[in-house]
Amino acid sequence: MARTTRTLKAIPAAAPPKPTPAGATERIVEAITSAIVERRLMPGTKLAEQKIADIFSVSRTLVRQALNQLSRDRLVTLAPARGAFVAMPSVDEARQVFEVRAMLEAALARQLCERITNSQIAELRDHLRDEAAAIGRTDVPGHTRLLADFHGLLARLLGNQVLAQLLADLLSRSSLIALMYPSSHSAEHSQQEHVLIVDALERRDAGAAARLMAEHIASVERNLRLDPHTTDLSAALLPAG
Amino acid sequence: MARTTRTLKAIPAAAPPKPTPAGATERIVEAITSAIVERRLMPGTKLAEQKIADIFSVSRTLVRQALNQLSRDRLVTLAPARGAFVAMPSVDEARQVFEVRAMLEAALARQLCERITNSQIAELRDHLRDEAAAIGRTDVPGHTRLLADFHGLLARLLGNQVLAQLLADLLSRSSLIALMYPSSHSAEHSQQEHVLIVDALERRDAGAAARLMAEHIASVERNLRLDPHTTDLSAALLPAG
DNA sequence: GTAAACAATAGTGTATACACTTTGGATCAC
DNA sequence: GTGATCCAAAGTGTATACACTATTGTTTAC
Repeated sequence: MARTTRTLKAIPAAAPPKPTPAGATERIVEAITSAIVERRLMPGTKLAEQKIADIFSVSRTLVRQALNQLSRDRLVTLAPARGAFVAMPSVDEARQVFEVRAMLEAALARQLCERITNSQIAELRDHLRDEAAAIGRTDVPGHTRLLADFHGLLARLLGNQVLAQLLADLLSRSSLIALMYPSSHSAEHSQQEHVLIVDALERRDAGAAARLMAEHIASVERNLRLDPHTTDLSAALLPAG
Repeated sequence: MARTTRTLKAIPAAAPPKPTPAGATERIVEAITSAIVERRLMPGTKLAEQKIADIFSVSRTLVRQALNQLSRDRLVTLAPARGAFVAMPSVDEARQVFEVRAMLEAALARQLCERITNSQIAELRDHLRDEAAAIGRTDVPGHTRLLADFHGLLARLLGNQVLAQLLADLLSRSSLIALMYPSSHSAEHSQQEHVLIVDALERRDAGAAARLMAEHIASVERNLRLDPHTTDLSAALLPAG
């Protein structure tokens, strides 16, 4: 009986447990992502395929794959027939990313209250300690990374990989946004809000945890300078009009 | 002064306003997505690159791009050196997708109460009418699509494209899940729940809208047969153990 | 001297070629 | 007859080649 072609062999449910010896494409994605998040590549920078290919000693084929992935993460924008550029998120996009984060993470905090274990709370306390330490020694790239990772850690603690992956994407986009629109939000302030959130989680106070999280994210957004970066050259070069 | 290469020319903020005359790659992505959602391709089906390339009269290059995009949407899984297959979401993944949807869409319903206009409510009423009509004439593919599109419509009404895009991905994954784990949830029941949600939105009752949405999604998930599809052959062939 | 048209260069978009891995079957040993 | 080994076919992974588009610098007309 003729049937549709199907496999009987087991199909790997997810990516194999490879820590980092990943394929060449992933290595390039990682490198560019890190470079963007760590401010070594500024928004608007052109990412020429051949140059990147030379750097990694691979062909343009793999570079194109990497750039395609990055464009789906919205870290680079592809301009047809013109090339790839480090993305320049608009003010609207920035607001929308933070709005979604507020929704998602408030719900995350609420859910977490019902499931979190004491050892997970200890894990969070450890993280808070690391944050404070990095801030204390004025390690700027370090504390920036740790403050963002706090949110990723919360997502992982819920045990929902789909959520964790989704939020990870939003966090890297947030990093790019923070890079374009400098923040007046002090690291100390953010860190203290993190402490308050963990306190609420420890009390299993779902309402407070959700509210504090929403306020924290709104606070981060409020402190972004969301105005420059006009795409209109004449407006930029003739400020007085 | 030597500086990093940057472009001064305006970079398109988003994709140009091309309705559907899109590139060949997007056409392939669309075709495969539709085929999966419309049950013309069953989970586990092998997607051989050359065969697809022949069908669309393009080279494997474009097919690979399309398959890579689809794998990021989790609609296909890539097995290294073995090829691409229509994804078979696990029970865990299914639960996680619905959990995220419940979080995100409950928050969406709550937010929507504060911003929705009367003309948008009319738009929703029109959609509900279409749903009821499709169910009335037992148009199964039609009402399946419309019931899913209700959720996408809500996201678009909020005016947050980031959220809309995110939710669109979750919705196509949900379609694939519903395809693997047959539902005992009647279309009429779902449609009535949609009506209740719109009623709450019209009353601007944020609490009720959020609660009804969360219950609706939980109800859809509860009615999925989330147990078969064991990857363990011996367990499958020797049910009594 | 200014501005438009043109040409050369650089870079992207797609196809094709080739190496290597996987897979199913046939052969051979026992 | 059963098992393992080897071989061939198919298919994926990467690199390279070529066509075409965009951009920049130059030339030419006025």
